[in-house]
Amino acid sequence: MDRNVNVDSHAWIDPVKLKRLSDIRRKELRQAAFAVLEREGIAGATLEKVAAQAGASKGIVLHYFRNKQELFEHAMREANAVLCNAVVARLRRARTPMERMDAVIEGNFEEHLFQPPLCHAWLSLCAEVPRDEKLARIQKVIHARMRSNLLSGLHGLASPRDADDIALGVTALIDGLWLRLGLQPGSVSREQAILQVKNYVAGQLATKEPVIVGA
Amino acid sequence: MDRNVNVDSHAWIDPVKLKRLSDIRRKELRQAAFAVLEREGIAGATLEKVAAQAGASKGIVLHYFRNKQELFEHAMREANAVLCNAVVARLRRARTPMERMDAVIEGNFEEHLFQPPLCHAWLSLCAEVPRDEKLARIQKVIHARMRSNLLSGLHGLASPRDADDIALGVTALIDGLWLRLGLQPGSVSREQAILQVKNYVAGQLATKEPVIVGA
DNA sequence: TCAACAATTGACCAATGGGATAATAAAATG
DNA sequence: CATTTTATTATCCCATTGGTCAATTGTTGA
Repeated sequence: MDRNVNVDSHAWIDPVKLKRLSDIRRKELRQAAFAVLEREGIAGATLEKVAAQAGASKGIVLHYFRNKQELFEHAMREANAVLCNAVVARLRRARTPMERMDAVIEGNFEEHLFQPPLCHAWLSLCAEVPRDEKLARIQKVIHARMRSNLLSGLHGLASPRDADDIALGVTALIDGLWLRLGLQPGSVSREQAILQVKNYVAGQLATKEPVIVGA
Repeated sequence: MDRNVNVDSHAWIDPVKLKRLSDIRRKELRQAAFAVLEREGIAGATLEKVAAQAGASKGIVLHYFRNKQELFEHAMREANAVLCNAVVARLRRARTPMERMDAVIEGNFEEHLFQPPLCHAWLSLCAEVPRDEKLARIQKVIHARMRSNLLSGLHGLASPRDADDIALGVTALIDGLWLRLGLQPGSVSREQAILQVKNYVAGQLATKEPVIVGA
């Protein structure tokens, strides 16, 4: 199934990451899958369209992925990785708890990511979560990481209990703003979205009982 | 197309609402459609399954609806109406601005509505919005009403500008919490959700500049 | 150069989907 | 009662889909 043979073959495109040709194709294909998802939604996403998008034949798609499900599961992983990297990159440059919060918030609304098409594809995948165990697991991981990122900042700003509440609120608010973007493109700008979440955090921190910072 | 003839025929089941037989069937069918959507998602929702769910033949479905699209558009309208009624009912009993806010909030998380299956169907429909002009319009109306309901309460509590911001935040937060329910059933309870939104409102009202009430 | 192997394609298949149609049953109407 | 509508079903059609398979074409490596 997985071609585990000659793991360390020739250094081709990216010697650092030791990509095998098969890995490259797989990446192309799941990106193509995602692109199709953006245009067609889950109902209209067919193997043939994915193949066309990747400039290949349908056969090749099933050569690299056991079946349609697996393909789109990988597509979701890919999309998540991108989103996640945006956050992590900013998180690395953050020094104070508040900066960590902002990193998460701003990372989630990065200019080139916070776009309707991406949101549409995302929505389609989310809609399948209840019927796809794997998708559910991926989704769970994503959420857990998001939460953990938030808590890393919040623990310096609020009591553990409050931090939990706020983290939930922030994730929900972010998701809701994305949804808004998907349902009515243009109804919410990146800046508006960021402001919304930041205001939320500010409001919560002001309301909840303050903690002895650095305790 | 629409049988506009004998609009006021015999009083059958619901004399008040003047339901014709065709209206009853149509309602049955769009409810069946919604039920299928809950189980199968948009990708798995077929006319045959809808027919089966309604205990009828596939033919009958296309007898009452021009095509699949139209059927699901009506399903969305139906679902929305239910949600909306929950809010409106509570709204009628609200007397103060704050009570109006709570009415909207609590109505959106009513016990028998805030359930994963309903959320799943909802998600599937939302995912199709970008590709279905009609769905988009319905969605727009829904959001507008929600907003208006919120503003009717908020205008007594904050400046118009702030009210707009808060209304956006509340809708996004509500949507986000629903999404959470759909993606991880059980991860957020009705009570938690309500508390989250109320806290948000409280935090915002405390933070933004207060207004001269009744001015 | 030749064998082994990976990549890639195209043809094929059975199943299913949406939708059209015609035939039939059931009412409603005058 | 006869006729005109409406309700409902069964059948057919054709395009599409996910998936399999055998055949072809490089590539690699000894």
